[in-house]
Amino acid sequence: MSDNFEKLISPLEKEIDDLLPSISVDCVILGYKNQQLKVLLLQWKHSGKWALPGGFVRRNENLDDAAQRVLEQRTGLSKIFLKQFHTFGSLERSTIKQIDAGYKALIDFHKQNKKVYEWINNRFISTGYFALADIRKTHPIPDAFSQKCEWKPITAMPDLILDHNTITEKALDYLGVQLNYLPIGLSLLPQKFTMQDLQKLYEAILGRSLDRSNFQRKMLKLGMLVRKEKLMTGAANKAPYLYSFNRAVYKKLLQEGIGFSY
Amino acid sequence: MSDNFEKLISPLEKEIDDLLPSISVDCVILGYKNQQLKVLLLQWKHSGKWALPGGFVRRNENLDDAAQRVLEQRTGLSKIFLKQFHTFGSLERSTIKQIDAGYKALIDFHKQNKKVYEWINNRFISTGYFALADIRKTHPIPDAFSQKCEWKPITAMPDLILDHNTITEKALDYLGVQLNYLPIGLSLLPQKFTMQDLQKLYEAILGRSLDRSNFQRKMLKLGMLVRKEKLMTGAANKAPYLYSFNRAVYKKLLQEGIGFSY
DNA sequence: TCAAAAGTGTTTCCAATACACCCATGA
DNA sequence: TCATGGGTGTATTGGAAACACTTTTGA
Repeated sequence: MSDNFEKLISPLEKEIDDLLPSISVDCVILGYKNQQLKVLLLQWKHSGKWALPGGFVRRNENLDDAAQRVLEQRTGLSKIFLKQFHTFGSLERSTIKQIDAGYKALIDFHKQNKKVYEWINNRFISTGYFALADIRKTHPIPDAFSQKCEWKPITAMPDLILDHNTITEKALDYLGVQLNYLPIGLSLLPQKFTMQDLQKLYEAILGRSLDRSNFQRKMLKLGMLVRKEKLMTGAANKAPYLYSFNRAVYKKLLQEGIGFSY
Repeated sequence: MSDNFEKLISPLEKEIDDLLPSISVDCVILGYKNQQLKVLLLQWKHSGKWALPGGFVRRNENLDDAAQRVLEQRTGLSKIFLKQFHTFGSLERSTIKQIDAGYKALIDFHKQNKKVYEWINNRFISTGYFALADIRKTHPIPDAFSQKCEWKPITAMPDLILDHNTITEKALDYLGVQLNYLPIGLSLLPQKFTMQDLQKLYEAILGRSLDRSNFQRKMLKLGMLVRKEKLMTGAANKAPYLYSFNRAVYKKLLQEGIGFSY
């Protein structure tokens, strides 16, 4: 265990002077697989508690770029939809550190190293970023603090450190409200997909079922779907069409907000 | 002039140790009068440049409370709609300080006092807050840095320091997008108002004219307006009804978003 | 009496919804 | 052939938009 910590301390200790104090970023990275929305989470060393991927902001780095860096380092992907959604600045964020089992273990361990100890024990204001990623393309990589990096379904979220559950909830609220302004399908589905795939995705987000016939008509009417050749299904039913997105049209629609009622 | 600066420096110098480094808040406070949307601005001493009301965050203060404090100190009002809308964290925010005429004058003046000089010359990440205030009730008060505090129409915004013009634009975008979730009428109009007042307000925000008949019907259908006795107008036309809001219904509608298309 | 604005009513059109019908496929 | 899901069509409903008509008021 202890050599894990050696690796853990050193990079942070070297970096601290190059970081902005009091500010951090946390990313809620959403994916979709097996008809489930999922969030990319990290499991911290020793305490075993889960956390959102996050990081600090370098003195010579844009806030947005810090989030982008965290995102790339965890997913291995660079061209991903990423947007700031809320900044969390309550005092409780730091006071809870003393009683949060996951965070406390981290703090206690660092008591030896005054510099790092004071740094992580500090009050941080964190800007939350919202990201959409195609799970199939990602290669989840743990950071120096964690032993695992995994996709967890939002219907079965573990207890997260600090206020990370709150941050996640706020991100999901954001998803619901901003539905018509986010590249949901384009970001979460593979290149080719069926109309049912798309509908199931929206149903997962909205938490309710939609009328198949009307969904199809309205989606097609938007003009952002390109119908491909048929799919060989292997299932005991009519083979559905495959679709892909016309990116130009999709992006244009998002500008004004897709006029879609669900 | 110089005694102005004495007053200016001293409060900040004392406060610095009690403030979070690198973080500030800026408030875009909107009001409505004479059929115009207005923003509350401060005119800085010596340089004469205009700026958004802003401030720093105390070590023992919630981020939201810091914004609330700024808002109260400038307007004299406490119960005002206030909401965070975006956090500005680009590097240019600080690099521009050296060439921004308004900010440079401030920096230059403080060269004597190392502590304050380093503080204001630092890189800050600023969280923008959006507020709605009834102009008639406010008592604009300049802060220690400024000589004036005035309402300026958004159609004739002066050049603001740093990225404050950008922040204002983003706030107005936010207003447009969040229209159905913001207590526009309740916050910006006096207790009693005519249907035309309400319509003109929405027209000012949307930047286009609306059909009188349809506006009235849709607004009344929402059930959040209470019709009062007639108004003595003094104009050469039929006297219009006066309305006020049913706050309970209004608040409830805002929860789900007023289902209103304009 | 007249212009201006207020209040109310009417018509048209389109989108949302619910649901019916037939088609294709593999077990 | 039958269950399953896919593709398409239709009737109903309600709201948005455009606009017509009448009413009230002070000049």
